[in-house]
Amino acid sequence: MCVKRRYMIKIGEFSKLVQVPVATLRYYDQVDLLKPVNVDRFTGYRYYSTSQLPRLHRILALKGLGFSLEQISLLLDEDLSTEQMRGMLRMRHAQISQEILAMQDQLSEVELRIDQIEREPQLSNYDVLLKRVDPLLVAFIRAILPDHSKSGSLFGEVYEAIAPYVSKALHPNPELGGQTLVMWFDTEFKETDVDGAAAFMLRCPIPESGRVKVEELPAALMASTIHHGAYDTIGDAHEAIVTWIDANGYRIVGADRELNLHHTPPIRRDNPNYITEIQYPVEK
Amino acid sequence: MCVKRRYMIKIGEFSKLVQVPVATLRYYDQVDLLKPVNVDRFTGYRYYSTSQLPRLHRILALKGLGFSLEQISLLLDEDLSTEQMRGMLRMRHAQISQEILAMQDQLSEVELRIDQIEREPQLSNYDVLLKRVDPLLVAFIRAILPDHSKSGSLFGEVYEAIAPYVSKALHPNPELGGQTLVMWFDTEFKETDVDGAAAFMLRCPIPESGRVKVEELPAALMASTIHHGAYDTIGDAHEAIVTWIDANGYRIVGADRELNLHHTPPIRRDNPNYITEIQYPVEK
DNA sequence: TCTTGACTCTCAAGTTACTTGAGAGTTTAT
DNA sequence: ATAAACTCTCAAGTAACTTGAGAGTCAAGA
Repeated sequence: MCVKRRYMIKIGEFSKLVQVPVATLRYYDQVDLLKPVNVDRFTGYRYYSTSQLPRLHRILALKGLGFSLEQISLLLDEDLSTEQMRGMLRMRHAQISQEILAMQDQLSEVELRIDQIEREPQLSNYDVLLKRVDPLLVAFIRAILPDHSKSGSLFGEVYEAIAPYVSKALHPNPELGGQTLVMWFDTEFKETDVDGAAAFMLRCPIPESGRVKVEELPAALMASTIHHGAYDTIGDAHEAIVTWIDANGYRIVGADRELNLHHTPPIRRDNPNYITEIQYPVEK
Repeated sequence: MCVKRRYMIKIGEFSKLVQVPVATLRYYDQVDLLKPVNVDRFTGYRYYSTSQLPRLHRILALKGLGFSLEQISLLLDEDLSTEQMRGMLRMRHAQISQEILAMQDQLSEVELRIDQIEREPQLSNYDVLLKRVDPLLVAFIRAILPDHSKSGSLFGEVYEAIAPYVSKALHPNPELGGQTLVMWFDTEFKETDVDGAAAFMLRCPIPESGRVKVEELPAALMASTIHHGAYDTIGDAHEAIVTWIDANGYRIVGADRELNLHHTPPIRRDNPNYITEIQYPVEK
């Protein structure tokens, strides 16, 4: 039994040989990725052989390509066809390409933020992010308004139309100001005669009546930001989000929305603690 | 107590509002990243408010830039200066750039492997990888040899010179063939009159004698591969490693080494189970 | 008032590829 | 014989969640 040992490599020496930490070799043993050729039955000492070097080298190479240990186990133990190997490599290739693109997007977002800070240290208080929003059933009136601040005047009329269905169809917030939003349809910026709509979110369909229409807004990818402040400063938020959309290579593909988020306790639109979420539907 | 509740948002609704899973919100609570404004003392129910949306939005935005939750905690709670914020962003910028470069390297390695498979489905049996090797003390003879296969003839002479110090200076492997290597100094490929050296690794310095020199080879970055087979086919391994070095944008910056790895039991160089590690010092 | 279904709570464990540490046993050199 | 160096087996920690079990809570309809 001792004769055999002389030719075996103990874990420490093997570790130096391959520049892999001892603990890692033990871990590879544990997960059956690389078992020592021999384990002393009494002391538990692991003994390796040079004949295991090609396998370990392959493990390290595949790890360098970014495969997980589980994938590597498959690649080594199933001893698969050239076809399958190529398949794995192609998958990995696609995956890495994806990740690089994601990283590059992230990089340009970071650059945008740095630019913003350098240019105007104060102003950049808006965090824009992408989100996927669910379809949304709404009752609304669309009209040409003298200017943006007048959207509130439509809500009364919409509310009258849905009043009979409030308990069924409206979200269960007792206060007005809970589940309303405004939409703007103009594709370019206008100060006057703006094309907008005031809407209530619904939980189930109700009949239309007069100017009040009912529609399901489809799911969409939205660039979104939160405006915290009185409504008359909301232009800043729009500016920030449009800048972001532009700088990140997206384009606007529909009407934007202003969601009046409900409050605790309910407050009016000109309160400096008013909170609005602004969403622009976008595509790359 | 009930009055207050009416205006609060339960976790499920908040989750829908911001498109973040409930479990994640609970996790953010746990790690003090975003605590609900109110927790029912008796039921433990979490209640959120719209006033927390700006903070959560900022969290998600910073996460999108790749910051860790710990960093985000700092960024939000320390409410740091513009200067510090810029510093963080610059760091992150550098980090992402690094990662992109690493990914691109990985990508070209994967591409190299795919190419190899497409061109010659059989041959690509060598896994090349980079490793940093430690400084190495050796006793060696350097000479012009008629061809590569004659390097073995020098070992006898080296061994004679170090024989008196075997027990102190040599690694404790009783067999020859344990700790020897060959180096090749020619910078271009030659068939005949090759400039090579045969070396023994030492654990401590010994005096030089005659043609036998003693030197410490410095630490270096090596492209390395394992050759498993008789010595006369070692050319394949050299070819594979040189191709790899070329394809990955490195260049060779010194003499390459062939390490004769010790065997269990000891075998001769023409045995098909002979194992050799080949190393080329490289730089980008 | 009761029931039912949807919602919420608190643990605990699993994920990846290791790393670190404690406490105990083994080998090797002097 | 002894001390230094080496090895062993657990167990726990890492990041940012996700999943599941088992139990309690809430809101709406009968």
